[in-house]
Amino acid sequence: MAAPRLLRTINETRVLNLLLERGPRSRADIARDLQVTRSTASALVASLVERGLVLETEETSTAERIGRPGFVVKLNRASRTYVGVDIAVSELRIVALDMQADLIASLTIPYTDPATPDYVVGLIRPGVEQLLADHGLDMDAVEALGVAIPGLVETDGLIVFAPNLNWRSIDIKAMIEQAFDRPSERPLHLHFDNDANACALSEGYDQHGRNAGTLAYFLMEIGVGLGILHEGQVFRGFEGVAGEIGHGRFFCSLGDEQDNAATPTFEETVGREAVLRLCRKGGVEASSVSEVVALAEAGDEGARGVFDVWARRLAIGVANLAVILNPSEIVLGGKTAAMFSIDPKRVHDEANRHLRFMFKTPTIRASSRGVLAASFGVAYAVHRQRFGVADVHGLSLTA
Amino acid sequence: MAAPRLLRTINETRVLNLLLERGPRSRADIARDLQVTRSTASALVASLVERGLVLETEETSTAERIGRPGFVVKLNRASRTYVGVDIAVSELRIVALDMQADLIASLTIPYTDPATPDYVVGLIRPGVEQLLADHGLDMDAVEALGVAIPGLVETDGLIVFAPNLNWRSIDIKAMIEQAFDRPSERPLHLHFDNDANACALSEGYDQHGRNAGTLAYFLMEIGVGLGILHEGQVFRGFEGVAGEIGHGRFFCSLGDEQDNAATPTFEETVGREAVLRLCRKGGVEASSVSEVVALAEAGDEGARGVFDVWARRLAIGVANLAVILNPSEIVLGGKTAAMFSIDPKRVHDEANRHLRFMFKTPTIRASSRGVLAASFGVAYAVHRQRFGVADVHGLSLTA
DNA sequence: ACGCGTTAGTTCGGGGGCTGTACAAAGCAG
DNA sequence: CTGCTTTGTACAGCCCCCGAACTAACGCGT
Repeated sequence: MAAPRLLRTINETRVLNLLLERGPRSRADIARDLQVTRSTASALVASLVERGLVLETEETSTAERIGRPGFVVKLNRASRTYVGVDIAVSELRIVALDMQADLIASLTIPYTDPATPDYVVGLIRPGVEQLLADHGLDMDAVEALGVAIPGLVETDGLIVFAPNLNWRSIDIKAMIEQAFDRPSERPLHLHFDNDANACALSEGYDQHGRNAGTLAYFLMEIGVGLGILHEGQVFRGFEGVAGEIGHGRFFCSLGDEQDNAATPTFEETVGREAVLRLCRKGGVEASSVSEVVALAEAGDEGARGVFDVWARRLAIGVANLAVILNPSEIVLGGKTAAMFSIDPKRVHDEANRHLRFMFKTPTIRASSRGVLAASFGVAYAVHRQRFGVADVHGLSLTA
Repeated sequence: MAAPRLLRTINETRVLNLLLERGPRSRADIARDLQVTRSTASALVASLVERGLVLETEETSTAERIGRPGFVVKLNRASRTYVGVDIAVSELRIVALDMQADLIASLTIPYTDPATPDYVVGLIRPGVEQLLADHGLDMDAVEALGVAIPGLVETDGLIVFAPNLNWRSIDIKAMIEQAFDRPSERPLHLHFDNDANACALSEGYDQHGRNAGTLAYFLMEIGVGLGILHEGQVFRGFEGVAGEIGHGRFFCSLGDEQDNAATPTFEETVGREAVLRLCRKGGVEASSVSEVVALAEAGDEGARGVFDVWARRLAIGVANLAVILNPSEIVLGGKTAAMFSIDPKRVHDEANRHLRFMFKTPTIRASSRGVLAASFGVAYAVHRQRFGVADVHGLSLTA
């Protein structure tokens, strides 16, 4: 069989996506939007109502149309909860989204012990349960959980290497499955992703719709990670190692004798250590990026000079990325990215000097979700996965 | 309606794709492979046979299986023809593919007049007709035509700017439609793409199957273009300008005073002019890339030195691309890429010096289709488009 | 107030298309 | 030759969409 009820599944999913992306509406509107008859739209809504995913309201459609108004149906936001967990270097960040992918709760748990896999994974289930309990949510409504990892992780849950946690070859999926021990009839769907990819997804989230453009997210903490979104999908490359722009070399010498493998990488020129090194060199008394930002904003000349060099270097990386990927937006997130806010226009101008040949240069902006970007993004990823008709006998339907 | 016969269309397409990707087989095999019943497989084959797309053979399945052997069915290769046209700077290159995307004919037409849009487009229909006639093919079997352009072109046929042809804002789709004036019942489906993207697609073509990896194609002629393939799809970026790595700046200075917008671009360091400049500087008597290659292969020390510098520079671009995209393969094509063949290992080694942190570095190799890469790629693109159930009411099925 | 046109939602018959069972045909093994 | 296995077809059953018909609800003009 081509899936027991393939056509039905496709059409129900189309209804859900329509309500998600374009808002509540009447059955007749659904019929028009999906190009099905009103009878079919009614039948689809009826079975979704029966499954509890959709609610019929008393409200009639407000449209200024002639004729009998319809009864508006909408997503039952409380019927499903999607959880995202970001395993950061010093704390666990958990968010819960409702069926509309709206943020309903978040919780941050600092590590009090060394961040071993067992310790950190042990925090997840209690943390999720506490978060849900605090907001009157039920664990039963959680059908999927996403996990963001600061390192190389396969989407099915094998952490290959997470340098800042010093984790290697950890089968985190098995650990989490064991912690939650769900019955196999109603499994907890798990998804794993790199933190920069998750951050990129969090920005791609756009008014309950899919962002169809191309977006790049620089996650600047100690190092520099990069998440790439193309047509709403994460660009992973071969083996999922795409986005290692931190290892790019943009400061090579044209001289024949120079050993360019010894030239500094992008990360070594704009990462946290590079900023602090510039401070020491310029006599700026700062031991963290936020201090540099505070000094620069207070008008400190030295800190301002550090920013200028940093901005010029960053702009080269941004421009090189822009010529290769042509993203519509480049988003800067992470603690070191706070430097950007000192003078956004400066970074823009520097980058644009390298992009004069382009018709439209990308906009460069700060992350809109701050510290929760990764956990939100990975929760959003599972939300989207569960909403599409994924993988029906090899057919990849995402409507 | 969700397409008049959506399920049927999906399943017929699945049969066609199965026969394309995994070869001829019996109805019973089809049923197993597609997870449908034998009755359904029979019905699907029957309607495809009726439409002339599939042939039933006398041959029984050779499998060493017990029981009654089945009758093998296969694609009717001659039933459809897909044409690709590459508008190069000095000549038109045309290829024809059969229903299996196998190359059946090609033709190159040098321009004898200045390459104005009218002149060049005027060559297309006669060229295609001659090519088909020479190989006993019928224009009626051509259902789609793809066109590759050396410049920025929208996939629906507006050439924004093609610098080496000096074409701007040309609605080439309208011109070609007019030249072929097909009846609207049986339109000629047209597709347009950048030449580097088309080249990338030609390499992604892999044994009648979709190449699911990530591949980057450097098209090195006068400048350097780049085509990116991700999961078998062309990566276009926002506004289709992705792949302008030629404008990347990898030779910047860390010094605070330097104006990096004045540093040479990647194209200016490894493009044709750069090679010739290195020759002049090194006292190598060569006025074309092929002469440099010939000299180097004949053991000329100076030419060898030019190659060394070129290889070192190219490796930096290759490595920077590799860290951002993590492609499984990087393919070098175009006339200037002939330099690569002087010593492929050298380029590999140079690039890998920058990629020591990676588990698996990409393989770097020369283009496998030479001068026909772009025309083949764009023909392959239309073949794939016509084979999938594309865009059924917003459902994007590619199975 | 009252019809009338228009739109919403439901009901029901029709048909396309997949499933599952049944059966004849065609090979192989003993 | 007999039994076993597999192939391809036929037919009944069911799912699900469509289209037509019908009732309900609202605005507007008279």
